[in-house]
Amino acid sequence: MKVLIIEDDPLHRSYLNEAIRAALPECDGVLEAENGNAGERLARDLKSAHIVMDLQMSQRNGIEAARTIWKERPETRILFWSNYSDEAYVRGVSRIVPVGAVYGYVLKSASDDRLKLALRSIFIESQCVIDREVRGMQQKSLGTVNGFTEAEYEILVDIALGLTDRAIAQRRNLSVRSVQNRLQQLYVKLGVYQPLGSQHDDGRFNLRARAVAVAFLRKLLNHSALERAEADLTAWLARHPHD
Amino acid sequence: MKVLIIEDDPLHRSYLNEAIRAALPECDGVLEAENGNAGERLARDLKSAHIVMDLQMSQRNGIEAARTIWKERPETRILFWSNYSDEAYVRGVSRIVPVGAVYGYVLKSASDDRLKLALRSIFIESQCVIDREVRGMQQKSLGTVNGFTEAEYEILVDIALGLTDRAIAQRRNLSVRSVQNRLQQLYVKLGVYQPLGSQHDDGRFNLRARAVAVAFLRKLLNHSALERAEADLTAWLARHPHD
DNA sequence: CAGGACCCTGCGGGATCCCGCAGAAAAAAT
DNA sequence: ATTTTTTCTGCGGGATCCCGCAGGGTCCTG
Repeated sequence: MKVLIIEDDPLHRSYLNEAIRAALPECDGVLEAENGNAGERLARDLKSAHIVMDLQMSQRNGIEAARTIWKERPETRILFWSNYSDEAYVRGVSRIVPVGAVYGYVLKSASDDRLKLALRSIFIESQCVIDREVRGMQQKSLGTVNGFTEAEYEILVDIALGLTDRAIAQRRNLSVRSVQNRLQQLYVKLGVYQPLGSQHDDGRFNLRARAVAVAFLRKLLNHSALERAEADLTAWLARHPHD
Repeated sequence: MKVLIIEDDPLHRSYLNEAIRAALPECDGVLEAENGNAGERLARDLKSAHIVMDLQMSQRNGIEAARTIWKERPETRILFWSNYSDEAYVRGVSRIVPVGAVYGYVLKSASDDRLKLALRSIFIESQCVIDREVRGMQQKSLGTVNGFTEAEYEILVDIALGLTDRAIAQRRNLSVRSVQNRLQQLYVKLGVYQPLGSQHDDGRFNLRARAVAVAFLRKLLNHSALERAEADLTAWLARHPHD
């Protein structure tokens, strides 16, 4: 059994290396990669390696790397070891995990023991391990209360990218009016909408821009999510040349 | 001489601690704080301590902490030790450094030796040390080419927060039209403006929202900058109750 | 099958945004 | 002091956004 570490911080890398050797004495080899690209390559070479990776790397972000790795070998077990439990990350991960796959998500702030336990649970016991905090985020993200539909999240991303109503309509195969309906829903859920009665804030905020702002502040969006979305968008733009 | 570490990652904290003891044998005490608040408190107690801190901490971000520390004791020497050289961070730092203050900005990716050298330069030789990469960012940020005026940056932040033209005008003591002029400048500099001739992208983008998007993608804005701006905004809103 | 809950759609109007045009005021240069 | 450059400002119009209203689908549920 081999384990592959994908993590750009050298300190964290060596800490992980040590932790893995201590927690998994039956493992006979720990590889390291310092960014997503190198990680993907190594994963391709080493058929059947377990993986521990960071989200948020500069070269190629963890979610993208995980997606391509899982696309090539869906049974790969991946432990995400991240600083944050941003809703954007949690949603990004649960969006790409294949059905029935074994994976984990533990925070870097977790104790030594929790990390080692997670390592054993995932790689030996074939059991998913999600940190309490992350799990909480997941529920909030998927629950109906204060939770966002896929449609709502989609349109949030679209306006964050700066698309017009018309462009969104084209992209999502909707009428302009439907796009605006979804926007309205979004504004309500983000608490950005003021229902004419209370005029005390009236006119201060541009709803569209404000929605993006609060989404960022609530970490519903973050840099890497935006980057991914931008990449998707340019791909789509290339396929759909100026009508 | 005492040194205060403000850093939320325990691994990095202990690494820093070791590096400081090695580089500064004349130092007789290394304190640690794991977030901005605790750091400020310790800095207040320990009159005349040198400080090494991370930007980007969850509790209270480094720039805010540095600002209050410098406000109370402007001659404090601070070494910022950060993962990133986002333009938002660089600008944020250079915005708050007092005139004549001694400070440094080195990246975590720098070598051991560079860090130790920087420690000695700042705390012993009273010499500023800015990483090459950061310096480059600084120049790009301040140079006329592709550089943003204070006014332009200000309005960028305002639309990122979701303010209306009218609200911005009130806040900055301008007419609405002037606000729109500045916006136009901003759009040009961000490369978001399409001059009617080339209609091939025409209508796809909402300029205002798009500007915010590319600002985020270029790291001209980031989460902590937005958070600071939001705090300033709510303070201002409290002072200016709905006219 | 009738009723309801949901989403999509077109219409229309008021508010906002984007911006060219042109004069006034301020700042910088000569 | 005069010219030049920059910035601020009002006006006006076209495009876009925000959203209430009303009709038409789909999918359940009784």
